[in-house]
Amino acid sequence: MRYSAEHKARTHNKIVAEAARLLRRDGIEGVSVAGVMREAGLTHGGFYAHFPSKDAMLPEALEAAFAQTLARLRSAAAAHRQPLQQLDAVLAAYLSEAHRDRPEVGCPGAALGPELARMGGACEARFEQGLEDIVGILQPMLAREEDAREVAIGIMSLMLGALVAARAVRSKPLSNEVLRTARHCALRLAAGHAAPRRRPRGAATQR
Amino acid sequence: MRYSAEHKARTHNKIVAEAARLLRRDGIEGVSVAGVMREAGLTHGGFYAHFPSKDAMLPEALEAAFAQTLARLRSAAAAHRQPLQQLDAVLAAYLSEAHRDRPEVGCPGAALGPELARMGGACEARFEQGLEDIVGILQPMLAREEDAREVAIGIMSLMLGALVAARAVRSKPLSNEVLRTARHCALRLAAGHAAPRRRPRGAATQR
DNA sequence: TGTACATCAGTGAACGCGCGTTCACTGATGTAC
DNA sequence: TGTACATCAGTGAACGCGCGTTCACTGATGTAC
Repeated sequence: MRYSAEHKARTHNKIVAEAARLLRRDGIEGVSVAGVMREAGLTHGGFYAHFPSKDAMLPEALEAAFAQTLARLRSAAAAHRQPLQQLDAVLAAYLSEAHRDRPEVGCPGAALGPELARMGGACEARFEQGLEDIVGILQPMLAREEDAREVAIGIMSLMLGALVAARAVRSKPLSNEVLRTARHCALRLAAGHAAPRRRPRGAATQR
Repeated sequence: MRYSAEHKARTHNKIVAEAARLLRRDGIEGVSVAGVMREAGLTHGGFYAHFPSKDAMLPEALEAAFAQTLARLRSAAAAHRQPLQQLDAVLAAYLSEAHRDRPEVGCPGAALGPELARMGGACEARFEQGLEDIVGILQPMLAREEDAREVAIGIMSLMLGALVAARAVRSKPLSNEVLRTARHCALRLAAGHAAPRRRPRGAATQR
């Protein structure tokens, strides 16, 4: 069954894509080589024509997962021109019920967080880079340049923590409250405006 | 080797304590029955005199881990009388370098987060309860009663996300920046004061 | 253009290994007399 | 108080199982002539 280089690349990408999906759904330990290959429509032995080991594949799958999430955040921002509207769009995308309910296609940082930090090596490095990438997306949306990076780091942390927390809360209304509240808090950090009025929803007044 | 009921209880607690430690260090899948028993100074077979299965022990270990963290946060708060000083003490404890560097004795939410959400059942329920407990600690420290719970949820999410992020960042200075920034942001959310002046460090002015 | 050959992605049985769990056994200690 | 017995926490060999990985093999397709 010799195939063209293009066919091999397509198979390779299919394996990586399925791994990226299962990884976020089941965790790093929850993913097996056989499971990934089954999902990709192949048998387990063929895996080693593409990767020297399971561990060697993980960073690639993680890369694909982060790329997917970052692309989504960037496209959410691209729909707007005003920085604080862009920020709110990013928050709405990240802190959405859809994102909470479908971790398998969402942010790997929120789906795998501590596991990645424990892995060390390329996985941890990619996690760190992913967090930096999110900060890099947020930073230009923040008005006060002198502390934009600080606020971006705060908002990124808030997004990450809120999504993890929202996924842990079984009650839908309560979980939604976590998502909504985090979004409000992030906007307040960004706007840097005065004491919280009653329900600062849509508090996206620039400066 | 028949022992008193008190001896059995002590052994039981020792097993749970070691499990709670290894759980946070290595993750749920990273912990083995044999490993826990070895750390407790016993052999693996004896485990089943205390628990019907590994899964049955996990919620108990998680409970112990949360109790340890919550006690530490409460005692940090108890050293102060002013609400915003209490809040800052809790933030300082949670977002400390010591907490970041020793996950095995720290918050299980930050050490295991997404894994717990994936477990379902008693583990997920205990995770949810742990988050509620943290919110319950923070809430009375917040001045404006009408949105204290919302702000507490935001700060809890920020704490959780920042600790996970700080652990993923290998560069010490950068990691410290994440911790410091999250603390500043949390205080700003709590104080609800005006636009960020240059470096709102120690911005704990009440109301 | 047609033919023989080499390639190598993919197959599936087999491997060693660590895991959770079981079980026959041990022996120090609580209890009944 | 002393003695015989029952208990059961703890031991360690053994189990089946799923895992990552290996390997002899297959056969469709690219390449050399």
